Amino acid sequence: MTSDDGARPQRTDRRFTGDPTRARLLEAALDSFSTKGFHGTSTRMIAARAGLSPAAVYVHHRTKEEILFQISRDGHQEALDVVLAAIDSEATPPGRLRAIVRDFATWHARRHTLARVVQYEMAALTPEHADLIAALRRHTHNAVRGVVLAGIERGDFTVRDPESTTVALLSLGIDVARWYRADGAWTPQRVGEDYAELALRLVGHSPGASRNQDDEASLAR
Amino acid sequence: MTSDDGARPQRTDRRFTGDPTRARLLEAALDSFSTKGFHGTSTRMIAARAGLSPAAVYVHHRTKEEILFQISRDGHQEALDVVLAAIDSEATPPGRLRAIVRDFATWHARRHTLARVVQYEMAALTPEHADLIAALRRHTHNAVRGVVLAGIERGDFTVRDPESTTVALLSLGIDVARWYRADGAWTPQRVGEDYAELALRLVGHSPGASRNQDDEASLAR
DNA sequence: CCTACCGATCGGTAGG
DNA sequence: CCTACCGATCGGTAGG
Repeated sequence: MTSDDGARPQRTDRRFTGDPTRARLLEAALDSFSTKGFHGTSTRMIAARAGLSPAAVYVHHRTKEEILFQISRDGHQEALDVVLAAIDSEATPPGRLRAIVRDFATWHARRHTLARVVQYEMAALTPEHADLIAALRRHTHNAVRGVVLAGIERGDFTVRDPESTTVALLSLGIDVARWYRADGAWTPQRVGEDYAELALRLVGHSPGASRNQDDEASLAR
Repeated sequence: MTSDDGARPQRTDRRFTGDPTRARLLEAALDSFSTKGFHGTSTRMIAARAGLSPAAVYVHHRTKEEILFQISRDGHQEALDVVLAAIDSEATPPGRLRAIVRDFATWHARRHTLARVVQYEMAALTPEHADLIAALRRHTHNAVRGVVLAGIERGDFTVRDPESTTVALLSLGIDVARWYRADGAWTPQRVGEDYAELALRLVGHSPGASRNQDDEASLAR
């Protein structure tokens, strides 16, 4: 075992930075948006959960929607960063796809509170904010599709339709936000490992069947 | 071509039955719940969309939550019926799994308005209603898991973990409700066919590799 | 199935 | 960052 892999305990999640009171309000809003939804959450509930008066919300944020936007943008950026870092961590399409799906699914489990707001509260954004979020989502989608296409090009993957396969790969991770429970039997890492295996099956990758020998290095663990 | 398969045009979806005014209210509620969510929908919006006065909602329904429950229960029952009918339509685990995922994904695309309420508005139900819905969901889950386990038993499927594989198979269909757009490039049938192929990959089914020759009958199309 | 209305709560602001 | 308050809207009901 190396010193910094595998069985390390749950790392501290990166939370909202900057002014602590502002961060407490964002945390309170995140918790409530995640379980009750944006429209099921009042600004008074957010304030109360942060231990402040109802009006304190408007000291730090102009509107309730702007709070949602901050949370959604940060969350989308985190998810995108996870995918880009996974791609950078490996050299071949099979290695990259495995890392993407493992880390994307793990992120949706570990950060399921945030991920639920990210994936299921987009309809409450203003059109302008929705456009900014949509750009981040396209970036993530295109990054995954690029790896799928590269794997097909190299003969690593056997895929009938790259578009529906890309959607399916993303769906596996995204839907984790819906069903994952912190008190359930599965750790985020376990979900990630299982889903990474399933991802390689989805793209028809059988180790040793590709044209490129250097795949094996990225598959060894 | 046989007379009643394949290219038949979109069939008329089964809608709410019984009293027409009541059905109009349920349709109006469904449309609004689907795009704005339960908490983002007022009873006045429902009434207006049905062409009635605000109080008319309470002629046919006791509370707003009861409207959601009716829609959610009917929708969950439809989805369960789709899965059970798919199982009945085939004799072998590979045939059954293909039919399940094809029809489950097709249903989530064709009925994406209803499916969004079914999959994403459960948190707004009363605890009693949530329990009834949970039983329908367990029934669906267990039916799919049974086919996965039967396929493993027969040697048709090679699966590392039946539980996470079952969750993944259901996730593929459920997440269709989130991303499917009626004005997009894909027909519900196309989504279903693509996803059925992916499902057999997920369970490690390679035609001809199983111990049972009669699989081929269910795979021929 | 309608008009008219109930108390409660909403997002947001004035003023300090 | 608080108290106090604004008009608007909410789910639901009385009475016909």
